[in-house]
Amino acid sequence: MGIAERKERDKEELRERILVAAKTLFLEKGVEKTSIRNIADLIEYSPGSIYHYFKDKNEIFHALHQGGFQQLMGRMEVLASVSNPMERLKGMGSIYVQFALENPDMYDLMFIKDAPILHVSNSNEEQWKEGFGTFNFLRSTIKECIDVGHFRGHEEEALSFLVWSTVHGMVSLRIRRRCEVVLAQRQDTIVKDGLNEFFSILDRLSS
Amino acid sequence: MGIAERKERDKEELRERILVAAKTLFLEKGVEKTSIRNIADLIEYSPGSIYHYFKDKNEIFHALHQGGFQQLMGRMEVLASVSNPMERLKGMGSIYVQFALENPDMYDLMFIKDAPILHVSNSNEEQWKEGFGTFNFLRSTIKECIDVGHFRGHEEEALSFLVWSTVHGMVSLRIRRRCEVVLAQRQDTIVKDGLNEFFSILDRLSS
DNA sequence: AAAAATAAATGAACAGTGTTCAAAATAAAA
DNA sequence: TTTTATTTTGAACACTGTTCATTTATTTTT
Repeated sequence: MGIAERKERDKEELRERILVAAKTLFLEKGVEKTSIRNIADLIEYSPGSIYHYFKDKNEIFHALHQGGFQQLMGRMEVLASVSNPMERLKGMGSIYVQFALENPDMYDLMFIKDAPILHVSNSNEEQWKEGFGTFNFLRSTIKECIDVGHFRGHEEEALSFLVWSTVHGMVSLRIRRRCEVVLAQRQDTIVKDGLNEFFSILDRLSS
Repeated sequence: MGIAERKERDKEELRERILVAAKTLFLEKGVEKTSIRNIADLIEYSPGSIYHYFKDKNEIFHALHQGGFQQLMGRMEVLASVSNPMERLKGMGSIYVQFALENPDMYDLMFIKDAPILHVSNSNEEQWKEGFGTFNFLRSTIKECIDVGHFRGHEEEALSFLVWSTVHGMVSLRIRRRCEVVLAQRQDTIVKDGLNEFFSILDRLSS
């Protein structure tokens, strides 16, 4: 009875094709301008078919969203070998910013857009597990820093949120084009410069 | 020949009525779910009329966007009497965060959403004058801090961007519902707590 | 092999969107 | 009053996400 299995595979394959088509169009034109009909056209199926594989448009983009977190987590893996928590923290910042600037549309979907997950279901904790994973990595690194004697007087959770907010703030202002207000000649480097300022501040807080 | 003037007034009045209706609906349902037809219904005009007063939907929301900057700038005015630049800087942070949390939809329109201005015209500097104003206020305050001897080793422009990014990061993560990853019992206070951590860091950099 | 049952794909239909524009209604000027 | 100018209209266009009865394709049973 390998037929049921093959059918399952076929179904999974088409699901994947929808996802690939959606990602292609999304990276070309953004979420809003990617319509179900566009996706259907690209895979040469009718619009209605899509709904046999995904509940709605949000579910499609939530799937891409999850893929983005895996990408980001993958990039962080090189830091496993960095034993100095302070160095690891700065490495995380660099990788995070680099990921955001290299994949602005994906970053936008993951951290800026109205979260697709909110529309898919009443967001229970399960659904946020990707986000939990990355934030926990940051939190545990900062905890290590504190345990080693850095950031005296600061508190783990709030500081973790603050650090995340700082890098998110910089890249999201850039991605959503709010950097026009900084000096014209600085606009291309302002995120990098800001990050360096941040690192030098973190160093000052080390003792 | 007061007729031309009266007509001018009438036109301006209807323009204002459109704006009021747009703002009402926008604060109720958000930009995307506020349609031209909704606005037209509310002021009891046909949809087509709107286009005699605004080029397109973006122009309407850019007008509201400008109003938001005036509001924010207005709140900042109380700081004119704060002579200590360090205190003024922290005051700006508090006011900024408070404004964002009290007017999340307006903040979203001003700093998070795809800038309406980008679609209205090829954004020249003129159009960003509201943004320039607020950022210049931050920059000049930080310059004062540096002149007085704070933030030694840091550079005005990049540090200004970093400070802005930090507060923007916190409130935008909150507004776009990315705080689910922090400890459940901390979610309501995390922005306030993060801001306090930030202030304590700024204090450490004072000397 | 033919018939019945199951599964998958279709495309028209619905209610909505921003925007345009010829025509109609209104107001002002001659 | 007639002519000119302005303002308002609402139908039409080309889209959108989503649903669902109907058709097509495949698998199972007879």
